Amino acid sequence: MTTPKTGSKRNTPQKAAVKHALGEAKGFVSAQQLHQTLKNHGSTIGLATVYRTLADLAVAGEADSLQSKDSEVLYRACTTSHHHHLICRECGLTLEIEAEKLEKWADQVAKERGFSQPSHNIDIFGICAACQ
Amino acid sequence: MTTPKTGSKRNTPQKAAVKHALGEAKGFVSAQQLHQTLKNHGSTIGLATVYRTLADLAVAGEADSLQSKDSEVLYRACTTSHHHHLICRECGLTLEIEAEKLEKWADQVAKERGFSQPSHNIDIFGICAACQ
DNA sequence: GTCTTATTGAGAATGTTTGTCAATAAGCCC
DNA sequence: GGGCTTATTGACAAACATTCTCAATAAGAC
Ligand SMILES: [Zn+2]
Ligand SMILES: [Zn+2]
Ligand SMILES: [Zn+2]
Ligand SMILES: [Zn+2]
Repeated sequence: MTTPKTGSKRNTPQKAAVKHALGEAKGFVSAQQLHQTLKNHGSTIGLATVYRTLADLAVAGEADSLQSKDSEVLYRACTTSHHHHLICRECGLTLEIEAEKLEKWADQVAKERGFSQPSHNIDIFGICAACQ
Repeated sequence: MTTPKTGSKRNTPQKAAVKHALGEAKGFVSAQQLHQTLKNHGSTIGLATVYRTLADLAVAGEADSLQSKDSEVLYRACTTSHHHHLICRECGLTLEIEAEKLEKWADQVAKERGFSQPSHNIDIFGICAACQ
């Protein structure tokens, strides 16, 4: 039996471009927005590729994803592992929040009620100082 | 100046049907699901009407809404005012969670960072005892 | 360079949600 | 009860984000 060669990932300029553009963005951005930005910078990247790359980044833990009010998925480059966000409803400015107590509380609540494999969605919104 | 007659709401069998069907549902359901259920019970209600009624209920605070993973909005009948949910990823079973400390913590975090008009999204997911 | 095959991009297809608009019927006054 | 006003309805058509399809391309290995 030979070692299967399937499942390998390839490095392409498109993926690098998406990664870079996501890093430049200030807050959460949608795939459509990122695609526009890339095209404005001269890239000919396809929309589907942006979607695919962002989804991959989210799975790999290199990006955080979030559902906006108008039914679109927003992405943001993230370095640290597990954390939450404080997001400005006006300008999209995003601050990372860490709360060890909160994590424990959420898992605790799930266990108390007999739920296994706990996970949670926690986001805080508001209007940032600059946007008041 | 006469009392304006605009803006009044009318009670229709369709609204009552949606309200009732939402009350019967065990956990969170989508507008499409609810529409199917209603049709299965013999109703000829239109899909748009289900969407409109659910949106109204959510605004009026009579229903809680939530974004599912597959980009659809889920609704649930709710009685008490502000609370959060513990939701089974398998069967949709939903328990209501109250945590006064949590509310204060979220608002506190926002204020500390200079954010006004704080709000938050907090949901806990897991696999319920029956679904293990 | 050659070969294999993951990846790309253009467009079609999907699925949810919203808009349009003529027809209907709630609430109200008589 | 019989009419009037207009909010509401339902069938259908957009609008919208996202996924799928597939021939063409190019990354990585030898
Ligand atoms: Zn701001
Ligand atoms: Zn957490
Ligand atoms: Zn369950
Ligand atoms: Zn709360």
